[in-house]
Amino acid sequence: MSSQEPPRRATIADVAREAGVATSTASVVFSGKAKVADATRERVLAAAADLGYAGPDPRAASLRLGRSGIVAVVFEGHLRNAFLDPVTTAMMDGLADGLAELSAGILLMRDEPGEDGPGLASAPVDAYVLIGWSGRTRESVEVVRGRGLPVVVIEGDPGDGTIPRIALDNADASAEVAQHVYDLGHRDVALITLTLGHDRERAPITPERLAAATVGVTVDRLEGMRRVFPDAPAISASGSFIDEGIVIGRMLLADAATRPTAVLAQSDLLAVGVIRAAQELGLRVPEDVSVAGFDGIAIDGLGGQSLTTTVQPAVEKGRAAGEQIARMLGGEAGETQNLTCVFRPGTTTGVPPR
Amino acid sequence: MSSQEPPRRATIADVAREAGVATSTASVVFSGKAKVADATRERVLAAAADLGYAGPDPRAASLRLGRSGIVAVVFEGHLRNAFLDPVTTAMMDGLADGLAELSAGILLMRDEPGEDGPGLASAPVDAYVLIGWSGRTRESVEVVRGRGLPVVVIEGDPGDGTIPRIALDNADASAEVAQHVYDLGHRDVALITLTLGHDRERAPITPERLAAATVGVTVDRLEGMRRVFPDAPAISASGSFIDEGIVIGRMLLADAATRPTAVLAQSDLLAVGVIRAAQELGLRVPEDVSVAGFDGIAIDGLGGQSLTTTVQPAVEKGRAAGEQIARMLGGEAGETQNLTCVFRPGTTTGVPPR
DNA sequence: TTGTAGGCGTTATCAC
DNA sequence: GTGATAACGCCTACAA
Repeated sequence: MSSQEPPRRATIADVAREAGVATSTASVVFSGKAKVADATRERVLAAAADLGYAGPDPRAASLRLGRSGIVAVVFEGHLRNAFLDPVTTAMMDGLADGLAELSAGILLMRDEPGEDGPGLASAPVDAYVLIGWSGRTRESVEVVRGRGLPVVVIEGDPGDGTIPRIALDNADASAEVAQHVYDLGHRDVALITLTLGHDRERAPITPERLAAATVGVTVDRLEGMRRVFPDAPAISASGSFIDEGIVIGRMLLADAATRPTAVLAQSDLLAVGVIRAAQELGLRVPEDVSVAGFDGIAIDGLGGQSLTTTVQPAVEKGRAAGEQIARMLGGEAGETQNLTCVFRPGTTTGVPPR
Repeated sequence: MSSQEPPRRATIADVAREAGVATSTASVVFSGKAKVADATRERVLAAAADLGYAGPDPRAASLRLGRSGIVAVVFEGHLRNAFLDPVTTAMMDGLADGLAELSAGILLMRDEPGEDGPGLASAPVDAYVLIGWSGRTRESVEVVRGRGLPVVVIEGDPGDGTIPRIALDNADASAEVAQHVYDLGHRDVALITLTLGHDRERAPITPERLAAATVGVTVDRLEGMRRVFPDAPAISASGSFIDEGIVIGRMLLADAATRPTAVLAQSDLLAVGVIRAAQELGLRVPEDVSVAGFDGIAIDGLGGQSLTTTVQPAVEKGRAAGEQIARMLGGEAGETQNLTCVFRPGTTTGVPPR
């Protein structure tokens, strides 16, 4: 008595037929968008159960409705960063919050320069949040704008001014940290920056490299630092990791003759690495060398010390983006938000050694 | 000369008409699935540019193709956990990896018991990964299975055995840690578990509560611990955080008369919290009290100590799930994977005080 | 290589 | 309260 396995899943039309009602009626039973007689509803539900119908196909619904309930969050490079960098995870946390009222899902996407695959434009999403620390974002912006969907850029360069963005006072905040160190008396300072561009090269920063830099955050923070220390040598890190800070810290601190009295890093992770390197070399912080960071993330492992840094509103950044997306999907215009960092003096900076 | 703003976006049919070709031709130009004369392609592209057509609408394409290129990752409770818990972030990292070959996007979703909103079933996805530490997952499984899409469960109870799952040897690994502590001579041991159920209650574990527990991981790890210490008192944490460990640590260690000689925690974060609490109370670890954890995540801030724990393959868990999804989308059957933890002795456990 | 036609599964509109 | 019908925008046999 066994028949062929049904070749396709039941559709709402099948359910309607089985229940002896119109498809529109069956549809309404599932969407609840109109009143249906109890008896009718029962029959439809029974038919659905019978046929193993699990409710409307979201793909069809999203075509019909023009909405998918999904917001894309676009990272450049590997998605690892989305989960491994504490500033980013905090931001995502805030974004999830800001998006909560939409009960929209968050689609993680990457925008890798090399690949041409399906790409950003092929995802059925209702809006885009571009997380961009690089000029790459500019290009993505064009791709995405063409779709006519809401876009918000977090710390990226949106090209023209028509796209709302969530920005940070990177330059000012960096200058404030630098000024603190200057005021302590330091004049011989080394700077460690985030990556300059997609190459992620660890190398001294030259005017040429700086001119070719594509990561706005890095450039802005460096600009702030150089307001106070115009001639300080700078080196770009290959990424924001403690280990990278250790490597660069060793380079900077190993030779007593060329050792700076203070190191300013563009991230807390790098700063912590430098402190580790100093400890390795038997140097005391801040007696022998002062170290300051940027971000204000919670870092354990400083042995009771607190890092001098500036605290960026990472969670707030995400929440603000989410809120703007929600506004734009509601038909209002999105607004650019300028968020500010708060300087937080710690115990890792002090007067320079005599 | 200004005309009304066009009421709707251009479609591929508009482009085809404008270019003077058939829609199928225009479609092929964008999909690249067939050869098109260069001249024709040019004309189509020009027409598209003219009309501001940014390529096929993914919503329509996914209906037509039956695929959206999206894999849903379902968490129970707040998405915060996806970003703030180190074990989970590592797992997500692995998942992104395992899914990379599909070049599928990852849709973060939550499955909150309370809410009935759009819900899991309303997302246009091709497959589901259920991250479940609770019995809640069981229910989600049913919802999702009805869709007839591939499903993989990570550390959850899949109900019947037909769903591939990624599992850990939680009981055995816990027993191994416990045995290590037993072998050191400890007999007076306190246990700290993860949450027992959705209530997230911090409270002593009674047989009744244990019987009602829904989080399989917690139950399994406790079972392993009790193989070695059948009568050890246990308390459930409200979550896996350092701060929670501190709170519970204070409770357990404050009174010298009732203080255990060792504390076994079901997560490293809880264990670190206990160590902090011990330090606060002026107790030395491991001289006055031994502490062990579970997970093997990298934790700074132990002041040079290394936590005795068991290392779970968090990244591998995610990667395995991604690979199974990829297989299933390829038409093959998914397979359950049993992963194992590796015991890692550290310096936070030692012989009990006399 | 290009054109035609049908349908993917749903929901909104509008009569009844 | 219920039913018929027309899109939503695209892709892909199939025919020319």
